[in-house]
Order: sequence, then C-alpha cells, then structure tokens
Amino acid sequence: MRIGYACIALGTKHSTNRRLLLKHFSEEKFIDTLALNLKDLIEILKYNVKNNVRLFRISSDIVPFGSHDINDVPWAKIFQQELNEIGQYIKANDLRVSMHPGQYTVLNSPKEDVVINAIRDVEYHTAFLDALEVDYTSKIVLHIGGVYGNKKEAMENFIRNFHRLSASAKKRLIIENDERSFNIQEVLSVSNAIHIPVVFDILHHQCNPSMSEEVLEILKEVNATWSSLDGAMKLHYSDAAAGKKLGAHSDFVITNNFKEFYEDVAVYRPDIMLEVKDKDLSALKCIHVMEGTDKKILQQQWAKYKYVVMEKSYRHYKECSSIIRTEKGPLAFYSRIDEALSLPEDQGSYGNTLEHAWSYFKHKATLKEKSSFFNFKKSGDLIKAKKFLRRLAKKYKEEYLLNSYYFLNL
DNA sequence: CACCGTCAAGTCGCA
DNA sequence: TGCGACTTGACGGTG
Repeated sequence: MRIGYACIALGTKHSTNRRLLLKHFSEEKFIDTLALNLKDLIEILKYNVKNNVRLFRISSDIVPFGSHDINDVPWAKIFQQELNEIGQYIKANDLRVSMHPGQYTVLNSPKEDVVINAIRDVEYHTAFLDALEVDYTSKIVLHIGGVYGNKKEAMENFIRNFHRLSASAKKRLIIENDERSFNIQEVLSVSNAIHIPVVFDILHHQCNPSMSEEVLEILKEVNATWSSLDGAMKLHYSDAAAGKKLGAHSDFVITNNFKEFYEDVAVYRPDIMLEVKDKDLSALKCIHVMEGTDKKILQQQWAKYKYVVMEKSYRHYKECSSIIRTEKGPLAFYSRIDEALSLPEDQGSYGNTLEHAWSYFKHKATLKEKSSFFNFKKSGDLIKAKKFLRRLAKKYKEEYLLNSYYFLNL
C-alpha cells in the first residue's frame, strides 16, 4: 500500500509546472522550460523517496503544450537521456507514478474535434510515461466525460473512442467515477465493456453515489478490474471541504477519517492517492500515522508546523509541544494539528505569532524594517505584516522559517 | 516585490 | 446562439 499526492510538492521549492503562454511559444522557450521541469521532477522524486512517499502523480503541465497543435518539437528524443534517468530512478526506488489529464480532455464528446484533441492528449500522456520506460502499473486517469442528455449514448461514445487509442494508451488508461455525471456503477459498466481498471474516488462517490451498495462491496468489484500487470488497485481519497461546494477537495486530510478509511480498505492492499490542497503535507502525515515513523522525524515535522498551529491557537501549540515532548506518537500529534487547522482565523493568535516570527529579525532588521513591520501590524493589515516577514526571511536567509510551513497560506 | 488580470481547456445551465 | 460559471497555478504587465 502506497500513499501519494498529486503534482505539486509544497515541501520543496522544486516545481514541474512552469509554463509558457501560447502566444509566446517558440522551440527555444519550450526546450528551456521543459529542461527545468524535468530537472525538478527528479528532485521532487528524490524528495519523495527521502520522505517515504512512493506514489506520485506527474503534472500534465510537465511538457508545456504537450498535446497542442503548435508543438511539433520531438521532445522525447531531445530529452531521451533525462527521461531515461527519471525512469531508472522510479524503477530503482520502487516508485509508482501516474498522470491525470484535466477536465477538458473529453474522450466521449459528440464533437469530433474535441475527441481528436482528447485522443491526442491521452497519447501525449502515454508518450511521456512510455519515454520513462515505466511499466504498465503507471496509469493515466480519465473521467468518462459529458452526458449530453443521453448517458447510455455518452458511455457508448467513450467505449467507441477508446478503441481509437494506441495499444500503449489502452494499457495505461484507467477510468474514475466523478462527482456529477458518472457514478461508480456506470464507470464499472464501461470498464466491463473495454476491460480497463477503475479507480474509485471516495469523495466523488459520496457526492454521486450509485444505488444501494456498501463501499466494501463496490471495492470488491473495482478490485477485480485490476490485473497483475496493472498493479495494485488505486483509490482517490479526499475529505469534503467544509463550507464549500459539494465535491470540493478539502484543504488537508483529516487524519482520523483517513485512518478509518485506510483500515477499511486495507484488505485489498490498494495504493491511495490523496487529492487535497496541502498535497505532500497530508501525504507525509498519513504515511507517518499509517506506516509509523520515528520521533526525530516527528520533531522535524513539528518544527515546520509550529507557527501554523500557533497562528490558529496558542493552546493547541502548547498541546502539540507536549505531545511531541512526551512522545505520544504520530496519531495524537497529527489529530491535534488537524484540530488547530480546522479553527477559524483568530486575529489575536495571528498577531501573537507575527511577534514570535519577528523575534528572528529583531537584532538584525534595520530601523526602517522594524517600523515597517510594526506599522503594518498596528494598522491591522496582518497579512501584509506576514508578507513583510517572508521578505525578511528571504533577505536574512532565516532557514528555519523558510523551511517551515508558516508562509504557505500566503 | 505586491497585486491582479489573463490564460488554457470543454460542459452545462440559463437567457 | 451565446455567455458566464466552473477550475487553478502560473504568467506577465503595472505600480
């Protein structure tokens, strides 16, 4: 069972999502951008390995305009060596990677040009994974698409257009239930027609359930769509975002909910992709709770989280400190952090934490910087004060603050 | 450096 | 028939 996250690593500065605008596209700019993205992909994979994260979704943005008309650059050839190294690293470290074209890639559209673009896009994702030379456990996730007033026809269109894909794409494609249109039973029936695996998204299922079936019954059927060549069944996990539209992904995984889910599904030994805003932070949390970790790692995590927690509640800050000191373990630690993160903004705590963070600079900041900071703070623009602290942290290279999660919510 | 409009895609509901 | 909402991080122009 692997636990992973999608596309963006908040715990490192590396990013595979550099882009260029369509109107600025040139071969040179494209190659420069892709070179940087690939360089950072391997850095993110190394970061993952260091943190025991062995499941990762590679961003579709890795190759800018990877499936666009404008792009006829033979990138797989040009970057053959880099791609090969990345693939070697994935295999050597027993990682599993996947990709997930966006909501605009619609294979079942009644419009032929939309279908052509969708096929082209799936083939781009396939070309990328093929270039890594990773095996067919590395998948490409797609939703069924639109309904167009006739669900049965829409599903038939998906099936028909699936057969237009290349052999490799057919072996990589998997389909997922969505939060609005196609529930898990409908996805399973499409899967039954074309014999490709199904990825079950628990949050989408809660928004768009199929009738009268227990989740564990569904999982049994879903699991049966995965052959040994496909690897372990993949599941998508998110908690519902509180106070937002139904189906919106939560900011972070609620540890206790995840633990219950994990233990329920563990009988199938699936890989679980977290789809939450805080990405790798939640992945590390879940891995620490479910796979265990040592106290040194937890202390490091606490160092990163402490000002985030203090910003919400000084009481939680003290409680977390105590949990770490008395070594009560990852679950006690992270569930208290979840509790703090769930609290509403509190001006008093926010301001108090600004003071704590300011203490890193009080002996080295200039008088002008000091007056700027306290003016922002006095005027009540606490966010501006915090952004100013981030600037100081960069200027004075305060690694402790820079490496913490404190500035992530700006 | 902060700020904010723009980009890129397809579907669907509504006028 | 056409338009806005939906989505989302990053780009790029402005001050």
